[in-house]
Amino acid sequence: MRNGRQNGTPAYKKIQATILKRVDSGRLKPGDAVESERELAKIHGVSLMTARHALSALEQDGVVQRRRGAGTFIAPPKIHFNKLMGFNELLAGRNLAASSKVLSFNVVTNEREVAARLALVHGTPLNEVGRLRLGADEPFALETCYFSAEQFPDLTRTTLARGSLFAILEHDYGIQLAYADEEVDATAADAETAHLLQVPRSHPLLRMRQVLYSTKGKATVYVLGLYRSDRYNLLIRRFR
Amino acid sequence: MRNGRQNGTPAYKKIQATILKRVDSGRLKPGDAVESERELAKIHGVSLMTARHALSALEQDGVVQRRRGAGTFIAPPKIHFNKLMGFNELLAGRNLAASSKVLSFNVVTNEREVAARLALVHGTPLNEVGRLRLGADEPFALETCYFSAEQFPDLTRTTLARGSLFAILEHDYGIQLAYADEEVDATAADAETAHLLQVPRSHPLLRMRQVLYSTKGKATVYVLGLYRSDRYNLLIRRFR
DNA sequence: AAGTGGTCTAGACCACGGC
DNA sequence: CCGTGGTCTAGACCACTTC
Repeated sequence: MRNGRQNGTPAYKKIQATILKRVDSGRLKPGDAVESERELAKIHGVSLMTARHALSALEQDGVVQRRRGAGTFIAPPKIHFNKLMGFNELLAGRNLAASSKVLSFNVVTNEREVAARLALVHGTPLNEVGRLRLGADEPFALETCYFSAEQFPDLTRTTLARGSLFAILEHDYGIQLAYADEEVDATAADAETAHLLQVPRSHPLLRMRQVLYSTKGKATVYVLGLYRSDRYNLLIRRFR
Repeated sequence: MRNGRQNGTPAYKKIQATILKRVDSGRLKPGDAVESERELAKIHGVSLMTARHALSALEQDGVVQRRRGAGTFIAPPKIHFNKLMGFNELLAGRNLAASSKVLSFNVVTNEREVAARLALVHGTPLNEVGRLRLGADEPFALETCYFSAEQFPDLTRTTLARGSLFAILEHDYGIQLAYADEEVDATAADAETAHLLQVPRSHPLLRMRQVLYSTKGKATVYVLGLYRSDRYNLLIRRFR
């Protein structure tokens, strides 16, 4: 029997698309039943195995839940836990206007610890960018990020002032970030930090050291962040 | 063609078992090739789709990686990030001897915030257990945990002094924990906390509020923890 | 060119759920 | 009971990788 697919899209993906469209448009809500395997097979003129594949894969993606003897139902909305987000994204999620002020932009060669975390030989020139992060014009955090000066030659102070580092990496350099390893502890504000963040000296701050990895698994950026814990806290979901 | 399976185990699971056994025993190492779909089908006397199902499901579980045109290979060992661990487990991973001292054990009815987080009506009696957590006999953390007094009637002070809360919940009450939502920020030690943790007053501490959920999705335990950030820090992996 | 995984067919029987 | 998802067959063609 001939395939019948006009373009290059597999039949099972087309079936998924018809379901996903209804979910996105709100016509299908969590708990609603989806057509059964047999119905989908008949509607789309495919075999049972193909309709089944479409539903099974959607279940793997967390879009639907299948119950033997009962049917296939839209899954509860999936919440993104432990999602790696840039500062702008983060504040956008809280409906706050994010802005940044570049405080410093230097080339450093003597940050042994940072170079090691980025898997670079000691002495490799690194761009060091200090930024004050503001939400609704109130200071939120102080972030210092490091990345190879050679790998990102045109990343200047003005470029960084414009937009988010995440966006610049992804659009200007074609580097997609995949994940970040983070180390979190608490520390006390020193005089300069206290002044910049407008908190009393010795005020407790959340300190986060991040190594951002690209989709190719390469350590790309190191970020040291100090966060006002009255304005920012970390939400994590951990699994057993 | 008849099915041929003697017992209730599906053929595809048997095929998976033969592969998993070799992985566990070390005969198959990461990067090693697994038999192709066609080989597996011939060996086990099943159809191609069944052999394929066995491999596809193993790929979903992260055991193997499949590359079109190349073959199926054992995946690199998966590392458990963001793994929910009790204090004892945590320190065991760092080769430190964990111990605990129960500081208080009360029944409280007036913790509106906690009751809400556990999805209980305000006024429900809660056991409140304060524990000092030690690693190698040095104070690490101060943890106060809350759980329904009615749901865990026999959980006494002495029971808790014996072992880990995780173990007690799982073995004595048959409650498997599935995940925890955590909220992390920084705070300064008050006089009592400073004394117990043996740090100066106003010393920065990592504060973590955890809601532990059972496999049935029920909020079961609430934990408020204060951690000496010189001895303990949080390691997280976040994904894009 | 040979082998691999990716998609697909047109059926089948089974186990389970809800009515 | 009937409809659901779960497993399975014995093939087929395609797209891709490796040699």
